[in-house]
Amino acid sequence: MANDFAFESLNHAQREAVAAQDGPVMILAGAGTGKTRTVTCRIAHMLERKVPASEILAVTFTNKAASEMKERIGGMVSKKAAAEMTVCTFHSLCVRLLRGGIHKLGYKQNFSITAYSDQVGIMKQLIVRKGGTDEKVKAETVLTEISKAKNKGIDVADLQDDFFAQLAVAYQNELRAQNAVDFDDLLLLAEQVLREHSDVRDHFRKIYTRVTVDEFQDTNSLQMRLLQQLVGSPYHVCVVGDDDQSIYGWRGAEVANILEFERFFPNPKVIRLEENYRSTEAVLHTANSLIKHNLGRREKVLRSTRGGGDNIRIVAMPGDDEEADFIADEILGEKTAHGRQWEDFAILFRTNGQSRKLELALRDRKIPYRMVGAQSFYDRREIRDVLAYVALLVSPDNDVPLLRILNAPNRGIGQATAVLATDDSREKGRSVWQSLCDPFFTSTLGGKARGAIEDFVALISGAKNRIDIAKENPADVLSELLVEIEYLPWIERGCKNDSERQQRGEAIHSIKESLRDHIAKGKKLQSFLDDSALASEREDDDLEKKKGATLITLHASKGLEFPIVYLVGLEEGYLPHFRSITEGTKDEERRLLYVGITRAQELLTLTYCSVRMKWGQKTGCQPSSFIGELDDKYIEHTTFDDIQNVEMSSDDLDDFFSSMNNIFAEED
DNA sequence: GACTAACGTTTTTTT
DNA sequence: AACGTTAGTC
Repeated sequence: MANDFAFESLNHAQREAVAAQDGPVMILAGAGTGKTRTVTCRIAHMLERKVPASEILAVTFTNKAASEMKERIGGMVSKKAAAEMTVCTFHSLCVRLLRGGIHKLGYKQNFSITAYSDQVGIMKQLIVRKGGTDEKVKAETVLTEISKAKNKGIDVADLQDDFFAQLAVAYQNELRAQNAVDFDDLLLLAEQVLREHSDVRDHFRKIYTRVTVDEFQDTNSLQMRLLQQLVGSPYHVCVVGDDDQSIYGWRGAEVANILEFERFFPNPKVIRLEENYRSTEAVLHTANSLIKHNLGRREKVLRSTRGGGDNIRIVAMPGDDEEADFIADEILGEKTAHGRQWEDFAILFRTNGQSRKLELALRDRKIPYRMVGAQSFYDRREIRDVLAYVALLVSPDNDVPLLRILNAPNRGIGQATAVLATDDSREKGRSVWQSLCDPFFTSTLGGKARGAIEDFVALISGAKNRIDIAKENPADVLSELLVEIEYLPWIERGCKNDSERQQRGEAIHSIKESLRDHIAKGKKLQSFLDDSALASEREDDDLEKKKGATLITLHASKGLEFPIVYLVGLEEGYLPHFRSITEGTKDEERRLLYVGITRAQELLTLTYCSVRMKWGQKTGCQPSSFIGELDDKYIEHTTFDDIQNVEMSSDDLDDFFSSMNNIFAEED
């Protein structure tokens, strides 16, 4: 059997988890305890026990996690079995479910998924229309409140703030009129279909008899309710997570789901994975001593299998400039002195704003680096525009994408005309597209605008006919459409410099190519839009492919590991963040630091500054209160000056090394 | 309708 | 410091 070897390499608790196949199971997997290996072994074991692969469902939070799990499982079981399994995110599971059953809730089958930037666009319009501009209500804030309500199971009409509730109702109506749903609706409606329609529920319970949920500490209460609908008696459900790594509470994640799991599924088998294969004893002891300060957790102590290790350094810095220079210099020194790879180093920070100085310091020394996270590919303007054109080719009656590109590139249909068209469509109860097509409406406009609209209508319907009637390849039609409207030159004109010009050009090329791939696989335009709405990263440029030291936020670092970790800005107000103190979520900040510490395999350095630039102004800082909570058994306190003085003697050597390095770096 | 200048804002992030 | 938004001008 393929996974005999894998099973033998598991420890006792991991084997127990693999063997516990029936009924509810909760695997509490501490950081670095071989969670993924255990889960994939457990799934492989299901197949050995003759569970049909098609009945196995594994749910993750991100597309990345889903594809990683698919890959890991693929390496253990037959190709056929791996292909028959369902490994996907909560949201894509719901899309599948709703494409089959949303008509039961009065939506049309071809509903579209509203991307976040479009949600913001809709909300901004509504705020203007409802006269909230002078009350300085932010669209994002309203959307956050709506999202929280939906995930808690509260009707959006019952939002605390009256104005918010009004906006929320108008927002839902708007989506409904567009036959569109947002991300939360996917879960909300899927749960509703399952709950209200026993035939659908039974159908899905028969299809998926074995359900696994990864990163369970990140589930919110809506996802929990969905899971309850999905899994019926005898509850062959396995959840995997670590309450100590729950860092998405601000996004609605309920640690209670993991803390009170037995409330949702009866008599679960609880298995703790506590043997850590990642970090040294020094790192783990320090991490354990910190997390102990949180109350109301599932007690868990990480045990090192590697032992010993170098002490953890806590370095006091005069300011953030010195902090950045110190780390960059050390990375350079370590690389040469101990033959490290750039990929061995990671610098972790609380807020994205802290990365700038670190980036500059690395760039000065020609140290290659990769920024993880930053801007999501699908949120880029040019991508949203191109996708809007694709959406129009599917259905021009969709107002959101229509309004988005109505004057992008500029074609003489300005804001004033757009408002007239929107008003007309609302009065007559039709889509904006229908208004634009109506000669009675266009005749009320000036000649210039009328001509522009006629050209636009001809452009879109012409392209749509080529796809629908002439059955041409949509990818070709799109490419030619973009050439015709001179989209690329228009975008390039708006760029500040060559590198931006190149990046945007590449992005456009890349989205066109992925449409071509999608069509080549025989899939529909609609599913291309679904995938794009649910994806955040471009598939082809994985983190692993980019070389260099890693710059990453603490949040984004979860699940990753690095031999050498620098964790910067351990200052009161940053970590814990100001906001957490007022909101009473200091525990979550402690978990955030815990996540950061447990990323380190060998060497860990924590730094804090006396002065930090904040919004272009120097601000004084106090050391984080978390520093005092760390047990000092493996801790060494030093200062920037101490280290500089020690190194003074070997300065000449350092200079030699860094110039050597510059020579090497330039060769790249 | 398009362009420029002053203005205000700034945790974490996925789907 | 740097970004996006908005108001004012041509």
